[in-house]
Amino acid sequence: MATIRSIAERANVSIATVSKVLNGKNGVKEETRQLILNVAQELNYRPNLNARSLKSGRAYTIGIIAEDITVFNTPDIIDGIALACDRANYHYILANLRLFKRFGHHMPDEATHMAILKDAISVLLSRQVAGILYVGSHSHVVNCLAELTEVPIVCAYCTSPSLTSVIYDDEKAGYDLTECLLRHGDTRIGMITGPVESPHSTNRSRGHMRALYAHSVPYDPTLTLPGDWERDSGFAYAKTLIDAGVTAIFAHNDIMALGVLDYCNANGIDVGKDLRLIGFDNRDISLVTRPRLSTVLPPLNEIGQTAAAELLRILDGGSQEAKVIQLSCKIIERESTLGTEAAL
Amino acid sequence: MATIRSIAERANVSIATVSKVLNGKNGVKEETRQLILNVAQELNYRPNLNARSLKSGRAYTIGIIAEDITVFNTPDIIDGIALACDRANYHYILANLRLFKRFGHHMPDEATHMAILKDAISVLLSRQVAGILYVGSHSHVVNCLAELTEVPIVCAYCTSPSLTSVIYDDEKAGYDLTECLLRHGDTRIGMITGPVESPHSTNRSRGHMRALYAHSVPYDPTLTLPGDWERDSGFAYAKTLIDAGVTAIFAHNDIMALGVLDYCNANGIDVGKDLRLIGFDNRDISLVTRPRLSTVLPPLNEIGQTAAAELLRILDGGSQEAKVIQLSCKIIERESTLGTEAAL
DNA sequence: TGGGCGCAAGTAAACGTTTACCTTCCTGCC
DNA sequence: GGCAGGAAGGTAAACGTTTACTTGCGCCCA
Repeated sequence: MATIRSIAERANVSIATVSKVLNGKNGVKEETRQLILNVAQELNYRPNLNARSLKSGRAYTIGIIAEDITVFNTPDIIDGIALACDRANYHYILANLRLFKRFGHHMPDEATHMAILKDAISVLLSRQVAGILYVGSHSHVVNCLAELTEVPIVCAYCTSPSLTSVIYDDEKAGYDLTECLLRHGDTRIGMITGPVESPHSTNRSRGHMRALYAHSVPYDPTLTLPGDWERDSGFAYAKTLIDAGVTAIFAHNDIMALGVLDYCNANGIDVGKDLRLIGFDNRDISLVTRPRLSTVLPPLNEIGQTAAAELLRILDGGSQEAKVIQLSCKIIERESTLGTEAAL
Repeated sequence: MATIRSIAERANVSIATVSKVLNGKNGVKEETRQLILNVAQELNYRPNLNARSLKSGRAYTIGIIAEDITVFNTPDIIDGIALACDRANYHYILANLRLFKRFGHHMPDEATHMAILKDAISVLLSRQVAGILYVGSHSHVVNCLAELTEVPIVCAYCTSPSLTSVIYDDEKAGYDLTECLLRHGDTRIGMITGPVESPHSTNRSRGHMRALYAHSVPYDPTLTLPGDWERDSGFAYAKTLIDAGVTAIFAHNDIMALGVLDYCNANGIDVGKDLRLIGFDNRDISLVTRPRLSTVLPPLNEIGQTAAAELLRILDGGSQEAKVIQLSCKIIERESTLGTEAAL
């Protein structure tokens, strides 16, 4: 491997001069500069980033901790982070916690989660990362560790009281989507939420209620039912809600919306005409259903980009004050709200 | 940050002794060893991996180059790699080429691809990775670069003449799946392949023909039609094949199978009874269709694990001889081949 | 003419480790 | 008593950089 020293020898200059050229500092004659660049090229020189980071203390590297890279929304967020890093000439090191792969949907107890996270942070800090991005939805644990960690942490896709976080705006999504249904003429709107303790659902519901209030439509709490994110709960509650006379259903994720669709298809209810249905997440499946499912697209890539930009800003000396940045979702209407003819 | 030196001072020993303890070498009294470990713990010491790698030349780090982390099968492969690395106490650095995000399905010309790849390799080598794992399906370019790169490269999910590669066995999948259909009693089997230049399709077709031959069923080439991986081509060819009297269709991916399903649903053909249909990839959507789609599950995680294990073996001094490791897919039968009642 | 200045280049120390080699000291044996 | 040998620990160089400081030199202006 070519080093700065071998270049210096070949070009008959000192290593300091080579270093200056390679780092774009001035104080070197153009002629010498060209000579050194040529020699470097010739020797196929590549700086040893480890050595550079060791000496200078600056590594231009951040760590990404992902709860589980195989969970459907994670890759897009990471892609956004990668994009922002590329733009800023930063590198990133990924640590994959494999939480879902290891524990399934039942997250491990807090102590285990904490231990796993601690390990990951340890490795990243050993690699001298300047900051950490946490990607996932279980942020409470991160919060506990934030004080112990000597580098700034930013959360993507979850919030944490003491950390800057970038998430999408659930309340606004709930509001917008409800307005959208109201425009369709629906006034009895059923909602199948996630588990009651999910802040996603709480916020979406709040937006829903605010929109109803803003349009002077009464809110009927019996039309809001707590699902468990799974298909069956959508199926089961579809009956309850339809029997209660709703003309539209907002399922808090696409999977439960699928369950609603199952029920309707099995009972001859024409979704898009007799009933409007909208899901959440814009998963692959939403394009495949019959009718195609209207849904809400969270700005995953932008969340990644923004979180990374925010971390880099802090690393650049910007204010560390914790804040929550909320990005807007996009409502994607398809046949399940527009009707079959209209959408084609 | 605590260093080996600060530990040495606090424990009143030399840095060499501390290093010995931290690296588990012997020649240190148990008493001293404990003292040092305690002090290290107390100071919350974390070794500086950059310094370690600089001095020792060993970084225990590999690089992963992924064509695009947002493509549906990539995260699982990377997860497998991460698992293998964790087990072997190796670290990995991810480089995401963002190829599909940037260029869509039309890959960039070879020169551009090469330039992007070269950049990524450069960065990884700068970080002193001991080896590289290439994850993606466009391997010809990697091959060109293999000689220029001073570290071993292993391909996951694609093959390259001069490199060790880990892929799934398309031919076997085609064979097994055809046998499965033959067992159902189908003798006229239609096939909608990918584009003719796709080796995936070529190999699956070969397996298909071999299975027919092995069971003395004549192969009718007019029943094999070249699709383009997209839904519409499945829809279009479904008509052709069904008119030609097939009783089963093997679409070379789930998306095209979806198109077939569209056609059948629109024309009152009972898939699972009048016609058996099987896709490929086990994408999320295959669980959602009506009827649920039978498909083939490629061993993505295992491919990642195996590729990583293979690279680590080479790094450990094992033979560098290029070989192709083929792992078996799993056939997942659902309603589209079993019929609606049987599968429930 | 000479002092001062600024440019170009070089010197050497340092970053946090690892490691080859050296020193001490103790034990045991002839 | 002398000495080999081994255990426990220390010394210092090196890895590939960056960087503060120094040197040398030509030029300008008083």
